[in-house]
Amino acid sequence: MTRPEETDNSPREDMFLIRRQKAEKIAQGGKSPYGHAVSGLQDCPSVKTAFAALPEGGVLSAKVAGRLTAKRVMGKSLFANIKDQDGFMQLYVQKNVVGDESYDLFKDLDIGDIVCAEGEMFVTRTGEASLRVQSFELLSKALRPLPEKWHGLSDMEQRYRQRYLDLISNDEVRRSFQLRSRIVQEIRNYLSSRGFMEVETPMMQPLAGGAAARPFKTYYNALNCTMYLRIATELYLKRLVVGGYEKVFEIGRNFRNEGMDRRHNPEFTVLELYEAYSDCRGMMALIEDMICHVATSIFGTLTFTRKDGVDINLSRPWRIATYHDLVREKMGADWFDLDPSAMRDKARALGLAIPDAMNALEITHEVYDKTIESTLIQPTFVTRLPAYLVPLAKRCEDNPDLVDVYELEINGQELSPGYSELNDPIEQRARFDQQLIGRGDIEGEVNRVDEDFLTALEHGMPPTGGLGLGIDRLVMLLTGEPSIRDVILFPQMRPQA
RNA sequence: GCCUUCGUAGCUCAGUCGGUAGAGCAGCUGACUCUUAAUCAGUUGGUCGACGGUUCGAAUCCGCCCGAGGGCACCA
Repeated sequence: MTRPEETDNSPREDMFLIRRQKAEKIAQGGKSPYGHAVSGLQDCPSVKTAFAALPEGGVLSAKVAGRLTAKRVMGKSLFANIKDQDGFMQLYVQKNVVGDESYDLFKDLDIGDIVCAEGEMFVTRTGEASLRVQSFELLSKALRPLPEKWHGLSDMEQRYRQRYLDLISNDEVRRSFQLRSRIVQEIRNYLSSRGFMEVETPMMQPLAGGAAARPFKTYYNALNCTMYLRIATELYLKRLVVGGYEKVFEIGRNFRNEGMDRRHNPEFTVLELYEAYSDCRGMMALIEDMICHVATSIFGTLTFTRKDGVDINLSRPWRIATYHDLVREKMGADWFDLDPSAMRDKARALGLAIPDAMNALEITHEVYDKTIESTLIQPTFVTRLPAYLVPLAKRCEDNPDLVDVYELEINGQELSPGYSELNDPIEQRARFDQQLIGRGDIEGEVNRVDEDFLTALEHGMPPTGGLGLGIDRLVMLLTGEPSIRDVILFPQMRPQA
């Protein structure tokens, strides 16, 4: 190879130019450095398995393709590794087998190039099943170098911005996302085998309902109006229950215009499902069974170990604790008998910032939020929440101040909420109105009442159980990844200048 | 938005007290027909995130900006 004559000799361009020249040289030799479809390919692990099953001396021809990840040249023969989606294969290329011209061509290939190779399997002196290459073809010339082979890519920013490099060089990352796909698939299998119908509802909505979060705003030219990216699927799925579909679910993206951190990405994936004639208890049984089913069928276990060594045990039955009992456990049996100022003092003694304006309900919730939720590592259904927190749920029959809901906490995070859904349209309107009182109208966006949804309820919705499940957080739990960015292929990043 | 740590070759990382910018891998040249982080010899490659300041002199100290990690805040 001659040195490039170009004046720009920054190293990146240097390598880029050398590789481009190699590609041009191949093109001049009458071959394309960017090939076409290949038929008859086998994946590397299957070839190795089939070869291992042969009796000694058995002959197996194979054709594999993948990215060149290592090359060890020893004069007139060389070893190389290629990696395909499922595994890798060692290639053995000999000058006297492929011919001088072909051999030099292979010698000139770079780490990162995509090739296919055909030959017969054999076992090397050191016992590795390998492919003795009879012919090969360059399918795609890589003009840029891959990250270092041994340490891989560890720069977080580059891992997220150029996820493809992360996937090429870090096998654990590749595995995590394969597991994510299987988890979602298994949830679909589970639900459809129980008669649930998968549906799709609008992501662009004229008002973002079903939760209280700041929405992303966009503009629809043809209708000359502002639209919002959905923050929840709830109100549309309930319209379908009104419409007579008794078991529906949706797995899709929600968007919330809020901060991002280890547990939050502005777009995140959620399962929501509704089952007519069921309730909160039906939902608890369902979510417990579904998560255990997914865990055992994909991981073969109900015990998961976090990266910091803490075990999470999903064995049934899961703990059920009322919101009030948990607060009493933390703050004393007399907590709910205290007057607000005594509550305030006690909460402040824990280091919480409690403004004077907070009432007893709010102080209690601040205590729960800041000091209790994160301690619920093992699966816990928190039940009977204060009604003011959950305007879309039915009140408990024995106590109108509480709603008949659960919040499933695992690993210190809310993984899944479930409700006995409120199906009384008059009360629903009142609860919406109540919610508006005292809440600042955030840019006029959040607090408008979805009249169309109320109209649907007025047509009659059967008693219904519903639940949501944060898919990203479930995947974090099952794969042990501590950051949501490691279970989302392309996490949100600030655009580069 | 706030606090904090970080940003050095394509990648992984050193860089002492402010005194000419370093290694390994990758690349390039050569040797080598059973290697596997191949080996051996030689060798190219740097706007030290950007800008400004202090200084005889800045990767190093100061300021500001950009980007990332962690924490906080926001998040029915």
